[in-house]
Amino acid sequence: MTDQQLRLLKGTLDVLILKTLSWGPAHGYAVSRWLRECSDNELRIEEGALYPALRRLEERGWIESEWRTAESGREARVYALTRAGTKALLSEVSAWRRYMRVFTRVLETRPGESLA
Amino acid sequence: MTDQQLRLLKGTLDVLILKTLSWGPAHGYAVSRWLRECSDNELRIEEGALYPALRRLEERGWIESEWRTAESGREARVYALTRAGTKALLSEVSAWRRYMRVFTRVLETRPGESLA
DNA sequence: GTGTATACTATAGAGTCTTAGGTATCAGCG
DNA sequence: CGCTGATACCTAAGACTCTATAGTATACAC
Repeated sequence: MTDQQLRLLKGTLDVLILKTLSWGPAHGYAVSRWLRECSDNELRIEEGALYPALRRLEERGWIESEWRTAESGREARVYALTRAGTKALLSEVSAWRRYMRVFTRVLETRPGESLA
Repeated sequence: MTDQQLRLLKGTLDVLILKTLSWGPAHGYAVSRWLRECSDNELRIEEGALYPALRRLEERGWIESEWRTAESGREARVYALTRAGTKALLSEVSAWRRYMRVFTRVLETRPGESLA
């Protein structure tokens, strides 16, 4: 019941989507739902952020989409990672780790360790 | 010689500044320099981001400023953390840790662990 | 047939960054 | 003395990504 939801940190959504799609093709709504579940309800992906992000990633050639009709008869645009997207995911993840490392270092540095 | 500089992640600058000022009062330029050094040259704080951020933090009452003349004769606006700022720093840092934890969890989850 | 979940689209607005310009002081150097 | 580089600050345009909100439409349960 952790319903205190985190705001998305600007710029992080793209990697999260790529990561989700690395499990296999999915449509937008499913990506959003998976991210919410995977984060224990802490991350809420607004649709106004999700769909533009998907289009953005497609423009970059990292994902590609196709309209499909589910067995239920519903239509949905299914996204899949491209080869370029797979590569991008790897480098994005490592960039994130690097940023978090630097960020954490600054937050943990004690005075005198580096300050003049 | 790690000159590959990281872009600032939008929203992270405020905490970084608060943290820097928790070592004691400093002027803007010094804050920027300290962050660069503390991050081993990986973080470059653009002035166009720095000064607006300082004003923003002051408007929120987290820091306060005063014009001072250094022994060199140069003038500089020196910023100091307020009591509210000290509290804000603590809660911001823990919010960041929380975000990083969630973010990392998503990036490390393997398929089947949570996906339907 | 009403509501809930699914599935996508679009727009207005806010907030934070990058880029790029500007001012001014001070120290060192030729 | 003028030049350069480091210090110190300010501002504006523009891009980008998010939130908030509203609208469309189908499927299914009650």
